[in-house]
Amino acid sequence: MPATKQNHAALSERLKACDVRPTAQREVVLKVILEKRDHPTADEIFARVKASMPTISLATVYNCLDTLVQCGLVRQVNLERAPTRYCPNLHQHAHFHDEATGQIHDVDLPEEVMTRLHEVLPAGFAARSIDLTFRGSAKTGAN
Amino acid sequence: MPATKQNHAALSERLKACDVRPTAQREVVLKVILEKRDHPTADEIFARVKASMPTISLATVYNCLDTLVQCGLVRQVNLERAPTRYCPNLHQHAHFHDEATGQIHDVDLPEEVMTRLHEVLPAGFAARSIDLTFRGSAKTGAN
DNA sequence: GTAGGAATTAGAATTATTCTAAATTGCCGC
DNA sequence: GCGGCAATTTAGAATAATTCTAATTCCTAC
Repeated sequence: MPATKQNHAALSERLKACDVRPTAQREVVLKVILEKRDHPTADEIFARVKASMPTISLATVYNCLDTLVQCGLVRQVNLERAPTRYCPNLHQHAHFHDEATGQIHDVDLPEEVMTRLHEVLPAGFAARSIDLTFRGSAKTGAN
Repeated sequence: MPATKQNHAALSERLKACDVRPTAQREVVLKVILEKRDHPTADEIFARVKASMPTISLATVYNCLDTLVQCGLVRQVNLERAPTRYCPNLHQHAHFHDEATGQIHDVDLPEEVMTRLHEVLPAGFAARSIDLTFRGSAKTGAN
């Protein structure tokens, strides 16, 4: 995986590029999300962030996540009504929810499929975004 | 719309066919969902049901909805983390969420598209179900 | 009709998230 | 480098959809 560099300077730059103040909290939250891309919930992110910043509050984690989502550095992933998860994969992609393990996998979406999906809409409907989630089971070791 | 008959006998039959006891509450909840197919939330269903059965409790509405979902007479529709909505359209279909009005429209999915979607999955992944939601705006009067 | 398990009920409990108001911090121009 | 001030953080309270609990009521098989 060609992971983006996650040092202080790089994180700070990414935040500034989005016109948000590069606070220590935002940097750590973003770092944690980039480091372990297992679609964590806010609570999980809170726990991971506390390792390096024990004084951070849950409200701040929520605030930071909102900011990161607003400026497009992170995507929200909602499955059913389970707690919202966060995903640093900004490419167009779908999600596969493994019902056996609870794991979520990213699934690449070819442009041609996206095009075909938009064509499914009746006249008068214009989609700005498409959410696609598969539910099933994966062979262990897949992906 | 070739609406299914919604009298007591018909509703009762549908419930019995699913091996669930045809209680008055279940019949009314199902009737309300079949009558106005605007993807109501549990609260909205509760309000509508109270018109003909003022003594029903919200917990019962939730219980009935769970039962109807279990036996496949009704589908749950979750958009983001908004309150769950309920849909009596059992055919394979996607949803279009009109961000301007909040309305949800059913969108038919050709078999060929479903097939293509399944092919998008990498080896080792098998989807049991697919959730597809469009988000955008519809010309007024569309659908 | 009656027994017994299933369904209903009101209200309390849960849980993810948002709100509030006060304290702190980053950043601009000097 | 420093003061001012808006943006951010914080702890805890508040919210809202849903689930749980335990008691009552209701179907259905006998």
